[in-house]
Amino acid sequence: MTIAEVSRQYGLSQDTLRYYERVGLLPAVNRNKSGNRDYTEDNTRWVEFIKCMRGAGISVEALIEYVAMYQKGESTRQARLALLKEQREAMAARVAELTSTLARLDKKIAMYDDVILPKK
Amino acid sequence: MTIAEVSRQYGLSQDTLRYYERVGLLPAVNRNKSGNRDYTEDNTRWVEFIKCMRGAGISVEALIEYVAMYQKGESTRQARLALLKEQREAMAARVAELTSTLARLDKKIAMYDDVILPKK
DNA sequence: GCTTGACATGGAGTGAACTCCAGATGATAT
DNA sequence: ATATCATCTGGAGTTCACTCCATGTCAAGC
Repeated sequence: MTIAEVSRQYGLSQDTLRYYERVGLLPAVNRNKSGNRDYTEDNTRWVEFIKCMRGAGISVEALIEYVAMYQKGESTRQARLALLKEQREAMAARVAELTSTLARLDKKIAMYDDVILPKK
Repeated sequence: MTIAEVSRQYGLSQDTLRYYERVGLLPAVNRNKSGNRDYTEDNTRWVEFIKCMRGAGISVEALIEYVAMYQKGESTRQARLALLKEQREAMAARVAELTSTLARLDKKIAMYDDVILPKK
């Protein structure tokens, strides 16, 4: 798959795909004989995974660390799992925060008025 | 209340409080005779509200607009409500996205393994 | 052989949201 | 009076995560 195809398929710009690869957020992608990227299915699975995790707010830095550990193999399994659990907790906390603020906002909207009422 | 007290109470730095006020994200705060900020209860309610909304990811820009409309009075009620509803929808979408990614992450963790399995 | 188009690289630029800093001022403690 | 402290202002600096750009290469069509 070319970078244009991957870009279209996953909704990430070519620049972003190259950037992700450059900083180590995606494992290195194969090149064809003219030096252009040729994404394998394995590559695109990473793209999809990274896109999903970034979409949920996991930092580029954390994902770089995850990818780096993944590439070191089995010896990093525990550390990778720990990283995932940590991120999972942050994500759960975020969901809780958003959910509670959403409820507050719904209440505010239902009252069709502002939290801070003009004191007349 | 002094800026130091507000900062402590709401967990926002003094710089952030001044920044918020400067860009119009908080209505102007009263000053005492020596020119220092003296937050009223009304002021701190705004601080709390803004902190909460920012915490849920509503942009500074959108909140500035909301505050500006609020200060224009009743004539902006409809527009303010529309803004809130719009933000509510974005927030709900975000909760859905996070919830689904959280489920995926939980599954991944439960498998104690990676989505992309080494092909052996 | 030449143009066209996709892709490459390295590096600079961008936008959002703070965060930090220098220099000034006023109130308070010694 | 002097030193200390909190606060003030305007403006510059920082971080994150891209995004854009200039320049160069390669393969294919005319």
